[in-house]
Amino acid sequence: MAQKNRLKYVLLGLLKTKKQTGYDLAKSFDSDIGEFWNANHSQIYPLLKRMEEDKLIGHEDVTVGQKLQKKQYFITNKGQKIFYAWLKSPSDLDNTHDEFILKLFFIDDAQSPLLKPMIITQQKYHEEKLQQLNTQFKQKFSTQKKIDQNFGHSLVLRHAIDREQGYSNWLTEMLKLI
Amino acid sequence: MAQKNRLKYVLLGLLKTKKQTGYDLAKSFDSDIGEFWNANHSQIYPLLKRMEEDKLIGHEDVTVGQKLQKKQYFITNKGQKIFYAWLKSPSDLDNTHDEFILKLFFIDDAQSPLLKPMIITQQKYHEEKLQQLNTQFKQKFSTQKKIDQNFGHSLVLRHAIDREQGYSNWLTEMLKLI
DNA sequence: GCCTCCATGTAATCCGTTACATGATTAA
DNA sequence: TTAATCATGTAACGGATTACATGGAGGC
Repeated sequence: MAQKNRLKYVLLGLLKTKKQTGYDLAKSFDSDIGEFWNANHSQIYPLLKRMEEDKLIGHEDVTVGQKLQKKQYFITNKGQKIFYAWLKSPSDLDNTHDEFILKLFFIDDAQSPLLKPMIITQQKYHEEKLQQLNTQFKQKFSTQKKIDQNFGHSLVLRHAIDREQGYSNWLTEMLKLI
Repeated sequence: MAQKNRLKYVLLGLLKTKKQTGYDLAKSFDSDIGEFWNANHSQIYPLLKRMEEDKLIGHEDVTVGQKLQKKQYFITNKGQKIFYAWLKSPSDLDNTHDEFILKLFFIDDAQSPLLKPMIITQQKYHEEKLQQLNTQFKQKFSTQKKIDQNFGHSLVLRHAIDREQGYSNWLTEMLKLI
């Protein structure tokens, strides 16, 4: 055994809402869920095949135009079951792999000339991100109804915004310290 | 090519301070740096060997007791060079893999009975973590001198505390919402 | 006709985890 | 003497990234 294969549950979660092709699923990671999870099509297609062998999902072939065959995947009862079992199971937390933090750890000297430029670069990045997330929230959750119907998604996006804000504040504090 | 191999830089960073065995390096991840990076000895030993082939590090054999041979690794000039080059290079940020957040994303309904127990479990975890980090900070950085001599480390630990505090606050807010 | 996007796959490679395996030293 | 810790390795496997590869649909 090795690793977790949480991607399996992500795909089941996405298929829970509507049937989709592998291509559609892959696209979800470019927007939406991409904020906190990622996967490429080269990982998704083989996994879908294995999941179908395990009867967690099924597919129907759909013909588009003259020749193009696409596979509409859907979740099975068994798939639903293991998805909800996962939801209820305890969550373990990977440690974050933030390269900036890692570098910072190795700067022993408060007077190091490396510090300031590092912080400023990072700050720029996180401020852009923050703006982008705020825009996203306004677009996706413009009404209370939209929030109520995608409650978890809204909470998660709110969390991402909080996190970025916290990160920004911390960087600002650091600049004052040096 | 695949992936980043940042572990290489972590090991160089640790060896920059003092020469150490693979065993010592592996132990660093249990305390100290373990807060935001991890590695097992089974990954470390082969990597050290490769790094030595690349002349980033060297080692001297030390005999302990009658028979035990251990390898004291040290960083070379070349190793120092590529370490500082890495420090100065732009940092890219992996997206966090937080399983709780992932699950939350899939809870569409604000009235779902799953929500409350999930949040409470998570809250317990993060509050423990917060306490633990606070204790750690007090132990490691009891004087200003200690902070000044391990400035980056203190900033990073401060950040971890902020992050946990933010997470806790967010969870508390969520409980009010449901 | 051409470019963009849709759509599906495989191969190579590396990273990271778990498990297997062995033996020495040291302190209770 | 025995248990915990020090010390070093390999093997198997699964996850994730990058690159290679192919072809159809639809709009301009």
